[in-house]
Amino acid sequence: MPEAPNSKDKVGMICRALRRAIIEQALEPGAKLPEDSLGERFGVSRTIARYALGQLASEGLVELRRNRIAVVVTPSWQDARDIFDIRMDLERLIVRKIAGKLSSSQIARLKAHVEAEREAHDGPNAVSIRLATEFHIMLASMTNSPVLVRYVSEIAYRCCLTLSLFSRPHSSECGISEHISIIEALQDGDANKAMSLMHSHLDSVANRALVEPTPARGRDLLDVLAPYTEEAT
Amino acid sequence: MPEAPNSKDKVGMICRALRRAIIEQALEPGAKLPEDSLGERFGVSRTIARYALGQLASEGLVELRRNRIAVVVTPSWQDARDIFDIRMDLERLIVRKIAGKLSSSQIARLKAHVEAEREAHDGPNAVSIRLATEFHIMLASMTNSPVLVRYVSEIAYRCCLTLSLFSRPHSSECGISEHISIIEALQDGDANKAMSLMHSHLDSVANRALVEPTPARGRDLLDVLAPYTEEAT
DNA sequence: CGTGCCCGAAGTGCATGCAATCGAGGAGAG
DNA sequence: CTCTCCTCGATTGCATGCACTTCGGGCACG
Repeated sequence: MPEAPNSKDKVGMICRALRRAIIEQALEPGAKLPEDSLGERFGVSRTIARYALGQLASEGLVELRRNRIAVVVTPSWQDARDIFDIRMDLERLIVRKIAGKLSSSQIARLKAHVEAEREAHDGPNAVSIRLATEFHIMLASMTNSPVLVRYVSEIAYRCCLTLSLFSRPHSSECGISEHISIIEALQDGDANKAMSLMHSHLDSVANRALVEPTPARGRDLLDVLAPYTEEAT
Repeated sequence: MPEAPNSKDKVGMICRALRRAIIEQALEPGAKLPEDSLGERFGVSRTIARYALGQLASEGLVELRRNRIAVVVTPSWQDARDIFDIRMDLERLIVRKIAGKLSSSQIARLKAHVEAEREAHDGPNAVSIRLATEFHIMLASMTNSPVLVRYVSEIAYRCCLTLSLFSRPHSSECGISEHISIIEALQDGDANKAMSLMHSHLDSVANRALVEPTPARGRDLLDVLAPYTEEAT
């Protein structure tokens, strides 16, 4: 566990809070994160806020620019592709590792989580996204491999960022039923089925999200103008 | 690029230096890293040293204990297994991505690197290990996927730690010829061959390294005693 | 000779202060 | 009216200071 889990750790508190804000899209890509404001908001000094930002930066969630205000990262389309690629591999590895090895209480916890997802389905979209993400992290944590948990967490968070950037009408994309199928395959110990289910699950999420750079509505004014830019002759 | 590459970044300097010291086994697992000493050594204040340690901790290279001196992590045998598992997957992903897509200058750089490995083969073992590790990182960087680079770097560094812990007579394990075969397969665009070569390459490294916890000579007295610990009735 | 306690030294946790840097907005020239 | 330059507030970069915690050794005691 790279990051202190104990509750009296100020830095950990801030990181968790910010991660959650990002995952629920309360903080959109590009949002500014001044050290003072953060410190004030969380009742700590700038030193601590700064440190927390450093941690988040190392997770690829915020971007630190020298002498400039830190911002929530704005993943490029290429970044998004890469991240989904790796996610695919890692999550396949996860299901391969845990298929047929889950205790009944673990299965129960997974099912309870999916139930929570279903209940939240009509609620605010942000909550749905968070729960769907947490499902995958929960899966990862059942491998008992801290490294896997860390990487999948990071990647899942960054996928949320991507989602909030590229897939506007995030049409309740959670795929709750897919989560259920995966649980069942895992319970049956059918690793191959679980892997292919996970594969198609992620694939559908990715495809719904990554609909090509949607030339208009490009992030940056410069990007938008790029195609129109022709040198005067 | 999660960590500032520009040379005037104090934190980056410290991190790079420490990573290198770890990879070359100048800093063994368990080595203490007091903030003051680090600060003094690098000509910065404790604040910066502390920040750097935080970054290294997020990479899983050092362990931060509250109110205690930070130390270089001592991976457990289980950690080592997990890490090699993930490494296997990620490196297979890498060769799949770059097989047949390398420019001739990239191939040349790879070959030059292996040549350097061969030259260093008789030199200090630490250098061999570093070069072998850098070869894999170089491969990763050719995917142009910052995330992959980051993860493989982290994992490769941690493998070095593991090596220095479990494989005592690190018998010039570099496997230079295997690196060459991999390059050739990549050049030919034979993704499958490259993947299986990489697989067996890593497998042999892992097997040479992970020779089971060698029950005697257990790291910690507490670990040795653990199986004998039964609560009094 | 082994065991438990206590205290000084060492080290961390965190806030604050000051210098350096960035950038937004206004003044002035064209 | 527009463009450029310059200044000042906002913000970061970093060192230092102080309180608190832990460590390790000496001393009394069994």
